[in-house]
Amino acid sequence: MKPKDIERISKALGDPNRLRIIQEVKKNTCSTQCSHIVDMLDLAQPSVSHHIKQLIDAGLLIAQKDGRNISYSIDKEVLGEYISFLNHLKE
Amino acid sequence: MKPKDIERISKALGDPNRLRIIQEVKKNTCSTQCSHIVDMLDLAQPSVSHHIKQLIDAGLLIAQKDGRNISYSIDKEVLGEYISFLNHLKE
DNA sequence: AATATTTATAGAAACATTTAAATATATCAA
DNA sequence: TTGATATATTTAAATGTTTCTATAAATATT
Repeated sequence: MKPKDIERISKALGDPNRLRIIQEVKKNTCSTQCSHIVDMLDLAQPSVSHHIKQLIDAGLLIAQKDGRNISYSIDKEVLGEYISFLNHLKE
Repeated sequence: MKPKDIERISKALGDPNRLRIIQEVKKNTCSTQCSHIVDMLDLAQPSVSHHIKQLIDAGLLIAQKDGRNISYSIDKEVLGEYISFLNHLKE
């Protein structure tokens, strides 16, 4: 995992709305849809779409398309590599 | 650890210069000084001071004053709590 | 086919972050 | 005490992020 990846992931996690999104995705394993997140957050739909895109670009979320819906899940491998980097800093 | 703390730590880690700073502090355990970091990074001294402040405000770095020098070390407890939060997301 | 639903993109305004120059503060050394 | 060194603060410009409105694209429903 390159410094640029670490930076992108950290940045993705550095916003309260994106933190709520990723926590919601964790809660409803593999079944959280964009429309559900729009309801949850006090944000317009395009803003939510933009936040989700950043989480996906960082590699933290995986999107699975099903018709016109999209479900999201956490990429545990990417998250695990990020945690490894941090653990390395701690030793 | 509150959402705001997670956000602040993530933000602090979401910059290439601050990542280099924290990695340098990790390398030279407890002995990295500000002037050394100014030499290392291609940044003016006030910019480095500002970045270090953000790492300190996030709780990631501990500053220890010794005369006119300041040495930095990583707060492993804070880093550990941040890692715990991430591990919780992964399970 | 026409309409509704879900998500994405483009463009612009508001806001936040990064950076440097100038300056201040604190401490050391002569 | 004067001058040098290390770090911090202030201010302002440049840049980046967040958010919205408007609109587009893709898919479902009737």
